[in-house]
Amino acid sequence: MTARTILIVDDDTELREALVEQLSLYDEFATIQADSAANGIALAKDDHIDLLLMDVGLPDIDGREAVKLLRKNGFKAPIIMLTGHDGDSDTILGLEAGANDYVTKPFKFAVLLARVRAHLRQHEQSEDATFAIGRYSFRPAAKIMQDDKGSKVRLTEKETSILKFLYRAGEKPVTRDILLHEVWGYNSGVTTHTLETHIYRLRQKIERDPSNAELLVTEAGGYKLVP
Amino acid sequence: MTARTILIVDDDTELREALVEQLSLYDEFATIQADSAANGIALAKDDHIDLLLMDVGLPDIDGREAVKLLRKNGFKAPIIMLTGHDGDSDTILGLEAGANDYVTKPFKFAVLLARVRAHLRQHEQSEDATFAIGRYSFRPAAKIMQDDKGSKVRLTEKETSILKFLYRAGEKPVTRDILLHEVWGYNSGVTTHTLETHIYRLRQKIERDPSNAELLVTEAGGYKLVP
DNA sequence: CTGTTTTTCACATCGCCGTGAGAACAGCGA
DNA sequence: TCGCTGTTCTCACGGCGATGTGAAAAACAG
Repeated sequence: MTARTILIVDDDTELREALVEQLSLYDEFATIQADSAANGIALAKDDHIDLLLMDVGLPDIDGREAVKLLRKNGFKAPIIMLTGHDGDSDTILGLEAGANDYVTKPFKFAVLLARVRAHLRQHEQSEDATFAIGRYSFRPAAKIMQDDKGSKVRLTEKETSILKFLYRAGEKPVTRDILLHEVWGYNSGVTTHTLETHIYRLRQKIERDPSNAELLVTEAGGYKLVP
Repeated sequence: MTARTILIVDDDTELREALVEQLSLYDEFATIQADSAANGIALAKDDHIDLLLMDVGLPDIDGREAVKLLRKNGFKAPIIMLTGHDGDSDTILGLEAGANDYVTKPFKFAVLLARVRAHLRQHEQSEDATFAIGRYSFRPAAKIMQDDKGSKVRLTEKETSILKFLYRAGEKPVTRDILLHEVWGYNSGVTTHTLETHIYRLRQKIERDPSNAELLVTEAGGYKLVP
């Protein structure tokens, strides 16, 4: 499992650092931080973010407005707002603005963690889920890989399935047989040679030097994805 | 917009009726109720449910166990749990069991409403979103329509897109031009005649009598879906 | 009755996919 | 080192389904 990147936006340095520290204990997470909405929005634009934790009460822009801005700019990852008091209207307006969830301070870290995991899990099978693979941004629902330069590679159905499954496996190599069964189903009468051909075609599309794979690598009787 | 069906499971009749009454004020919702987990699970099996509201403290089965059971049986719609006291472990264990959200009693109805809407919105573009169209259950991600008898109809890419968009429009007819732009994009060089052919093929697949459409009906210079 | 909308169906093309056949390569025992 | 074997890669071929279009029939509106 590749680490998911979480952006934390809060002007309270102490809380922010505490969150970073706690989350870093789990190697399923990587963190980035910002102390203002403006900085947070800038980071969200540049980097690939899997989930956003944001305080409602920020010095520069109101949290709800920031959410609206982000969504208008095409930010699709789940957003969890951290709110000071338990104000109902905060919750309602925030959710309507485009936030996915609210957690009231003070909160137990374990509660936040559970919600973070739940939202990541959900989002990863939504239509606008986007994964970072090498220099590409991979959108399964659109069957497209987009270069960091912006040039797009169109993928076929099978190619998308293969990449989806390899991504879920993270850095670990996946056996041909397993991959075969996951993509084609258990009684498909298709041999691993078919899979190999698909891998070949994928490499022609996405590797800089197809004869020298750097992203989609052969290893231990199977394939794996290199981030 | 077709009404979404919400199943409410709670042994507190007063609260249950109150929720039903409130939700019925909006014609975007239809409600079903059950006073025990067992009854709720039974209903969830038979009917098409878009969202489940469930009390944690039920007389027969614990709410969390009920959630686990439902998920194990393949229930995919979002589940919002209603919890009496604000117990952290309740929340965490509930989310891990497969619930999507928690709301603590007492709650303002407007808050619950906002969360219900947020979850419906999210779920409708997830991979296991399922829509009820006539006697069919339509799963866009799988590109399949399943009869109430269980027989499956495989759909093509374009057919799926067309149905997805028509469903979102609800009972209102959609102009050929709009549909064309939504499915093919704005500069595709394809005429409405192509769309008409796709509609023809769809009807061959899903209508009982293709020459006498009952589901995918022509109206006002466009098409609409009849529930 | 006439022009327009809508349906019906056949045809041609294109892309996806599975397979065959051979090349390249690595490992291993003699 | 040589030869054998199994794995992996490369590439071309053929089939099939999805899609767009043409042509004509049918339905409909005025």
